[in-house]
Amino acid sequence: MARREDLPKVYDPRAVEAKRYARWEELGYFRAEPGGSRPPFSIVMPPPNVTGSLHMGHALDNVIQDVLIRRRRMQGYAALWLPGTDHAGIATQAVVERELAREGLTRHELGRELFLERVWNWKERAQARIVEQLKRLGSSADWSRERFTLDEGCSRAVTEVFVRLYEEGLIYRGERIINWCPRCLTALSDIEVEHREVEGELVTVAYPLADGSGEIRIATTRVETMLADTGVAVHPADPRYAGLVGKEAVLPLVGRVLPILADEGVDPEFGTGAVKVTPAHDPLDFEIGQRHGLPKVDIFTPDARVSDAGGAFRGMDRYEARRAVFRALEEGGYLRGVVRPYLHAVGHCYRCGTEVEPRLSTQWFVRVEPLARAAVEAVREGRVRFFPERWSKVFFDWMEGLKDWCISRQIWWGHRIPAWYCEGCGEVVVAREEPASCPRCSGALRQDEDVLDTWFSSALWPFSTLGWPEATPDLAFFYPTSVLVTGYDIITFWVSRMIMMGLHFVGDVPFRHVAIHGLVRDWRGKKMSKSFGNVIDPLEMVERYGADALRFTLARSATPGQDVPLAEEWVEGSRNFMNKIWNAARFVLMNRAGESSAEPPGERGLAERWILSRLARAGARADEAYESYDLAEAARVLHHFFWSEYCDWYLEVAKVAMARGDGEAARARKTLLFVLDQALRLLHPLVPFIADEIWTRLTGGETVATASWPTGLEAFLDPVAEDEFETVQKTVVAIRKFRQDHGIAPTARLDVTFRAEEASERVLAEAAEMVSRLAGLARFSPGSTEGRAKLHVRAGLELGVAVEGFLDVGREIARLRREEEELEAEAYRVRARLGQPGFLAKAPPEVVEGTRRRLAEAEEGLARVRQLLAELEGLQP
RNA sequence: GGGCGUUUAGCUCAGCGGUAGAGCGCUUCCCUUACAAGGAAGAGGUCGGAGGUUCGAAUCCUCCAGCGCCCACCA
Repeated sequence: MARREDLPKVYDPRAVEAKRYARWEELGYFRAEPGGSRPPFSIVMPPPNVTGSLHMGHALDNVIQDVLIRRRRMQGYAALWLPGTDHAGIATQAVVERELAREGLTRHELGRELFLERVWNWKERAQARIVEQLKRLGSSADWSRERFTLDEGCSRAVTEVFVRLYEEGLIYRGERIINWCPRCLTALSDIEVEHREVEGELVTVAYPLADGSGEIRIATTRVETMLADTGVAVHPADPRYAGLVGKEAVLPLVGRVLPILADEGVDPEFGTGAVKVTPAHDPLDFEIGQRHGLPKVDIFTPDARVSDAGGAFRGMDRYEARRAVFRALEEGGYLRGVVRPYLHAVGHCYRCGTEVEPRLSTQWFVRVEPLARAAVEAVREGRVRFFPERWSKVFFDWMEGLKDWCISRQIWWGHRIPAWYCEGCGEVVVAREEPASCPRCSGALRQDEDVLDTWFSSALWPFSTLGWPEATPDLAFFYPTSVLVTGYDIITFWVSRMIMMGLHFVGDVPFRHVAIHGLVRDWRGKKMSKSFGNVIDPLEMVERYGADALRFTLARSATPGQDVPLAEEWVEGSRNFMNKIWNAARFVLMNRAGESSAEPPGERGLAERWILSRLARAGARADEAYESYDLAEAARVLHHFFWSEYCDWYLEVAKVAMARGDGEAARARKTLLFVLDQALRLLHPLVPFIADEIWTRLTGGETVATASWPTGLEAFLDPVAEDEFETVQKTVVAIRKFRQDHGIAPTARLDVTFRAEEASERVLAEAAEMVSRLAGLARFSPGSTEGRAKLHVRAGLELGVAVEGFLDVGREIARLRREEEELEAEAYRVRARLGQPGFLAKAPPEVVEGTRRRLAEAEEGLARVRQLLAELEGLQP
């Protein structure tokens, strides 16, 4: 008996999503345990920053991961998706400082302890919000394992790594030129600096020679730093200056005597070929200074104002000082030639956009070169594979010329550097636990005030979250993780460093695959940003259209490695697809007569064989796409299968069978149920909520989330059925088109005969009822087409429509003319190909054969169409 | 200054060596008992340009152009 399914006509995600997610969590489907017979599959979530809430980029990243993990879970893997969040040092601190500023406070007024309390407070709120948002998206992460980069375990891993690297000589403290942000008041690593083109001026300045014999001209874009010059350099092979090397120049405005020296680092082609050397304010000058033992004079304060060392210019910021020094040089008569406008790249802080100041400073560094070698080798050997492969090039390029990594930051929010300084003897102690006193002199110790670069802890994420440095069962089972899913924008920041650290400390790569995705953009390819006003908020989309609709939209656009354009109307389109799935399911469930969806009927008609074969193809293609991280392709394949094949054709055909109420009805129902069941499984990773809602109603099972992934579908492949059904489709479409062309009412039941060669005739005779119903016919039977409007469907198949009064001869002629033109073009193309010299000899036989068949079809069709035209034209007055 | 990506239907994108595809938009018809968030039938591309390889190129190679991105201590 038919079970009455009372489903609303319109799918309502709100009524489904929260309920389903709660149930998944309650039943613990997302928990993964190490050991056992299930093979491991693991993904460690790139931790969102606790600066605020989730944006569309996070949604994309997490949807991709969720799709991958859900499929593996269904395939029987012990599938672990380990979630967490990142403390995001500078960024989070900046957010909280901004909040303080609104209260008229600074972090210094609050003090370190109170300030950190506030940041922790902020973190709790942001983290809760982020987790909530991830859940709304349907993320099937194992929340029992949720981690935070500053939690106890991760912090322990950070300390351990720091201490070990220090002991191995791979971490050191030293005075170097670093990138300094005068606004954030901290050092930055090289990759935290963004280069932007800036309009500057190239100024030529004359430095008088000390012996009064003339002058040497230098070119610079930063005249203000001349206050800190301690030398002048030229290229050793530059003949213009050969006589000056070894002499001395006098620094204008300051009066300091500067040695003129030769150094390979100077480019004789640039400017005048002579440069001022400012070791404290320029990285190249620093190196030249080192090589020649020049003193270093620092003329800036941390916020980039001229310090006391800058004499008359003290107190000015760098830009004021630039103008002032320029004027002073001008007044002193030191300028030569013209001041040239000059476009050049200047470093900016990637967090706040302030121009970075190269600054002499004592910081902690990681010597990355030895670590990098192993990482490059691992990728080269394929132990880590990038998808798409070309992104490995970005990795290699960056790893090549790596300089040491500055890891200390002059902020408070982060992992405090585990180094202590003796106030008595100056000893530096690096230790896992705070030492009671100086091991050398027993003096009092003071801990380093600085914290570590956020990316330092991020680099350890794949193993710190699994319990390292303990040898935990999680680490043994789930490491290396299976795949890292992330955007191409952090390959250098993060991916490469994880590989280095994983190899060094765990002895194996952190992940076998890196699935790279692009950045989410708006519909015209523009970056989403608040100032553009083109931001689409994921939560808003979820509320308006449902999580599945958003997920499907993102997946469908996410071609591997390419940017992902997004527009609200596309989410709407996906919502429509969800509604389609819902209503198809509603139909299937309403018509069910107690059958199970577990298997297809043993006895199958043409349509059954066709849809099962199409299912098998869709399954295979989706699988292949999923395996190569091409979610866009998987989504497209499944969308097409479900909508254009299952709904548009099979469902309509099944109605015909069900109307008969005999054995055909039962096998149609069984097929509908089975294919729906399989399709829902294939779709579940992409659209988990609706798939689960329907699947549980369909099967009575607990959840599709842990149901088995479809396998063995290839047994249903049936090329003969596909070909025969195509004949049916073409026939139906030809009649519908005829009806449309002649404006025949949809309600008019036509009488159609067909004449076909044997194979097609058999197929159509069997499918007569199907065709009648789909094309709205009163009768569809084999027989003569004489005296009827003749439709050419394909070679050897012609239909005759009884037209009675309503055939418009003029229109029919026009229709046939179009057909004639198309066939002519086709015949021409194919004949041209066959006539190409060498084609017959060199093309593969099956291609030649196919081409000949096409020509035969086209010619036959053309002959027939022309004949019909002649007949009709005879009818015209 | 290097490098990468991209250029295919009005829009956003697939296809990457053998008959040009999808979604959205557009046109016409239809509220047919799963769905009007729908159904049916259509219109619409010399696949950025120029060479080359090949029997055959949107697809491979070279060059050029436009757009976008990444890297870079020529001050």
